[in-house]
Formats: sequence, C-alpha cells, structure tokens
Amino acid sequence: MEPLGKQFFNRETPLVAKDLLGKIIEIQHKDTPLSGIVVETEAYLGLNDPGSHSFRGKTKRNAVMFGPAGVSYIYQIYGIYFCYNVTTDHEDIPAAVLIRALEPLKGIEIMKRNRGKEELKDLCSGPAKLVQATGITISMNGTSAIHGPVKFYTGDENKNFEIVETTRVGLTQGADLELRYYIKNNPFISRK
DNA sequence: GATTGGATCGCCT
DNA sequence: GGCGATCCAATCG
Repeated sequence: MEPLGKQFFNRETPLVAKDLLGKIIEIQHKDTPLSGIVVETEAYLGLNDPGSHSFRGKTKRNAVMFGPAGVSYIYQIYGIYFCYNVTTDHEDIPAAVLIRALEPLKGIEIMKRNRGKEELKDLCSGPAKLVQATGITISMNGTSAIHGPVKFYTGDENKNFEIVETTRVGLTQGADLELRYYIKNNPFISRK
C-alpha cells in the first residue's frame, strides 16, 4: 500500500476522480487512523464548470480550490452538513474531487459512534455521512491530503471492478455533465 | 444591509 | 417519493 503523492492529484480532474475509486482514504482521528475504500466520487472542474464552486471566481470559501493539487477542501452545506473534497489539476485550474461514499475498513466502532448508526451501510454512504463518520472537521480545510490529517493510499491493485459514469447529484447548474463515478454493484454507494 | 438558495440527510407517508 | 431543518456564503443594492 503506497501513499498517493502530488503527481497523482496533479492531473485532469475526471481522471483523478475515476482513479480514486478503489483507493484507500485514511483520517487521523486523535490517535486512531480511520479508513475506508473510496467507492463514489464526483469531479468539479475549473472556471468552465457551472456546477463548481470555483465557477464564479475566487472567494474566501473556495480559495483552497485555487491552490495546488492534493489539498483538502471542506465546506459546509445546507447549514448543517459538511462535504470533503481533494483539490486536483494544476495550480491555476481551480478544480477538486468530491468524495461521496466509502466502504468502511478501519475504525468501524468509532464510525458507528460518530454516526449513531449500527448498519455498516449507514456509516459512509453519502458525502456528509462520511465526514461525520470519520470525524473530518472544517478545521482541516486547507491541510495537505498528502501528509496532513487526511491521506490517500493505493488499495488492492489486483481488485477488478467496473466504473459507472453518470450525472452528478443535487445540482441545478451543470446537471447534464457526466462527472460522477462509482463502483458498479458496490453496496456502499450513496444511490444508484 | 438584506435576500436567496444550496455538491444533504433523515423522517414521514 | 417528498419535505423540512438550518445557516452561511455569495450576490445584489
């Protein structure tokens, strides 16, 4: 299991989003690492993608997207939830990949406690759920996804799976773009 | 300074 | 399948 470095994230966003499927995300939760397999992602492109936070230019909230690749971008949504992204592509292209669902691996007891749910499928099957389960907080916004509190590793390279490409969830802008990717038949995705 | 609406979830029917 | 919760950031004036 190798850590994913800058060169992994510093590529075209749809490529990174697709490539992240099957990889391991690890969150440092106090002294315990929590982890899961990435099973669902969405690509948010730069200035030409009306669905992306960066579409209307740089602001205080989305500033991280305008920085280098391999940085955690976390934001609050609907007043109560948080979503986790990792930045991608070159420094002058404000893009990121939203992590939408995980298959829980390590720290499952802590995830259950954080979520108040017992079912494995209820722990990380949505962007706000996985943030809650793994204890990711807004204070991690802007930290490195290469050597910070949230990191990525290669998974089981021999594992074979089919990737489904479809439209992104919950958007009114850029809703027609097929930039959502998930592992076919995986029970831990957020929805079909 | 005020208004608007959102990359969601959970509970209800 | 539908809707309310709940609040901050972005936008406009």
